[in-house]
Amino acid sequence: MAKKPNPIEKCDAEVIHKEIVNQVKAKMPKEEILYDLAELFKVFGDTTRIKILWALAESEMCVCDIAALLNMTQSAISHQLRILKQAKLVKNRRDGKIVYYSLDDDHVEQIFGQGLAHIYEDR
Amino acid sequence: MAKKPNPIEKCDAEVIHKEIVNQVKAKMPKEEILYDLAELFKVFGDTTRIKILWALAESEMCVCDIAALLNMTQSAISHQLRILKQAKLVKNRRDGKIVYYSLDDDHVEQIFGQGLAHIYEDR
DNA sequence: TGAACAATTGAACAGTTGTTCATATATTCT
DNA sequence: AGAATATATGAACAACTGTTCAATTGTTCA
Repeated sequence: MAKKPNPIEKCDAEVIHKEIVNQVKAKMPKEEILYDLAELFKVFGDTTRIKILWALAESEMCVCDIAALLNMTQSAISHQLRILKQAKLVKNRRDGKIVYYSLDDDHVEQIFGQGLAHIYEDR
Repeated sequence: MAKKPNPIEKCDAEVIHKEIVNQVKAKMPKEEILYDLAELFKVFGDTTRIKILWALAESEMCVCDIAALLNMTQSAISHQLRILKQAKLVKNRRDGKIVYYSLDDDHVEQIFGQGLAHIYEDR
């Protein structure tokens, strides 16, 4: 997590592989893109949020419903929904006192599918 | 992070939506699957690891090369490679003193693709 | 064998994260 | 207006994470 500039250590192999390393470097996406990508996956990297997304893939639900479904407090769910909304993965609409949340992205289910494929591959 | 059983708060809407909630509950994958899925995405949720995977998608590389490429210490890279290997995302082979790492999964690039699609969608 | 190189490992530390608790906001109903 | 319901929010705390540093392992070469 600590983001500090680090000294590189000298390494003989580095000299030998210099050309390949430079080629790879040239093909790497911009720092900003890779950062955003990591931020997105960070959102997926929590069991509670995964469960929420999976539930919303099935049906629109209110905060209170999700809390009951996952057996967690409304507050905890609300905090996580805020993170999901910031990541533009869910959207919401208000109907009276109740706020309904739903998926706001077509890629979520495909990303989950690929993730599952990886998990199931190992056996 | 603290994983404790939490009390549910009472909620009138929950009663109204009970049927839907139960249906969604019935369709949810097993706890274990969702946990593994979150664990996998957690691995993707770090800039350093994303960069390593992206680099290895381009070419096999040794620890020292990756360290030079990302301007980080060999130790830091080695720690991250261990995590990637545990997640079965990379594999390695030793040639003398040098250990070469490469991708060990077909889904990585597709998952990244979907992730990028989501990021680029927002504008 | 010993020196040098490449990589790994464990402990420690700062920074981050998710839940809880208390409180605030928003809406409805009487 | 006040009471009740539904959600949101901020502070605080424990648990977790990524990097650094120091030490270790494994390999090659003189």
